[in-house]
Amino acid sequence: MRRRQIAEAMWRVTVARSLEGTSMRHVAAEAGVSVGMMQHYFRTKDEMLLFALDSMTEQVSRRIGERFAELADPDDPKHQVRAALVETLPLDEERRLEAFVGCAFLTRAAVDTRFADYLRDGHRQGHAYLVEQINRGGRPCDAAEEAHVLLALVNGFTLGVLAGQCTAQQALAAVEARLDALFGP
Amino acid sequence: MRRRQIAEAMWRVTVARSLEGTSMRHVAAEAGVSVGMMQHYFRTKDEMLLFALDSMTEQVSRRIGERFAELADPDDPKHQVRAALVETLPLDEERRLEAFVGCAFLTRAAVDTRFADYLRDGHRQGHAYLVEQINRGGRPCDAAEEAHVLLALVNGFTLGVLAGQCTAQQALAAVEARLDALFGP
DNA sequence: ACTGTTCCAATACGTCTGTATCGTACTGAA
DNA sequence: TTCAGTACGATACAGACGTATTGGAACAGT
Repeated sequence: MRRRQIAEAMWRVTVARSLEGTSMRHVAAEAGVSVGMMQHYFRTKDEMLLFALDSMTEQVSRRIGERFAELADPDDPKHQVRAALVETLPLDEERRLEAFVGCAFLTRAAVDTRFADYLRDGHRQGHAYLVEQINRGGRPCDAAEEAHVLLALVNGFTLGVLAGQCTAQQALAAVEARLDALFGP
Repeated sequence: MRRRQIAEAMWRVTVARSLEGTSMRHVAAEAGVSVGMMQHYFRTKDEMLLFALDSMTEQVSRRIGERFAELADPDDPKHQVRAALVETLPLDEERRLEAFVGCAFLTRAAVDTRFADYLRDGHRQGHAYLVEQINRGGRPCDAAEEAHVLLALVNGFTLGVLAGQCTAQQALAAVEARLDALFGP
């Protein structure tokens, strides 16, 4: 699919030049296509950006589903949550790219309500899922608040790792420590 | 000071239009001055951006110092840390503006090493300060790791509040819960 | 009074942006 | 074979961008 090919080029350009440096011409050059072709598949730049974001969240959630299927006990809440959260941390080069693009869109969301709405939806779903799992297998606590803490922790550490302020291993250790506190060791 | 006046205009423009929308002409219009005058005080745009960032971090740390002076027990580590962290959360409109501008620069740092170096320095100082306070008044723990957790928590919740994913009160409650866990209630 | 410097406004220049437009292959149906 | 529609490439266009240039007040030093 051409749209997907363009979206992946957009990710790479965003990593190299950040969102503000991501122009139509740069994406087209990175994808090895003409600007005219991009206009054929995306009527406007925003349409392309939103597709690139959507395409990426889809890729991440598909991968999380794969991890779920690989679990020894697919119904264990702690291992499910662990698999889901770890899959979003920038632990290798591929996930680092995804995290970077995600952060770029997140800051964009602070200004542009269209992106904010999209990300808010995703956040809500993630939060609801975490609440469900915490209630199912966690120690007694305020599941809604703990879910927010988990998400903030993952986002904060992702940012920290990307900015070179701490290592991915530190992030992983902190998230796992929090999971131990929630679900038991 | 003219430079300060321009910097404050730059903050407002960044909040309204994000960093990519922050042009010389817009900042000049917001500050009520001519582009030529801005060029007189800042030879290039990057010079202006770096001054605006520096000026803002200075403002925040000055305000943190004021909070320290207002503490009943200025030497209590927990209340000091609490004051410092709370002062960076987007709890009111002024701090929301600062947090917003900080996030904008954070994405810039992903591409431009000058901004990355500046922010990394600030993070290192904040981390060192937290480690010191945790060691001084906290329960026995890995102070370095706990400091990273605190910073990630503040950053993650700041982002979440700005993107409309959770409320400032939730962020505050989570940070205070973490402080209770670290220092005792 | 002359001169140099600082402060600032106006404007011009070249580049980059998103997008509109035009032209041209190719495809499948009638 | 004709024709409509799709899938592009090439180019044009208007505007915004950062910055260089120019020129003129205001002021200081001599």
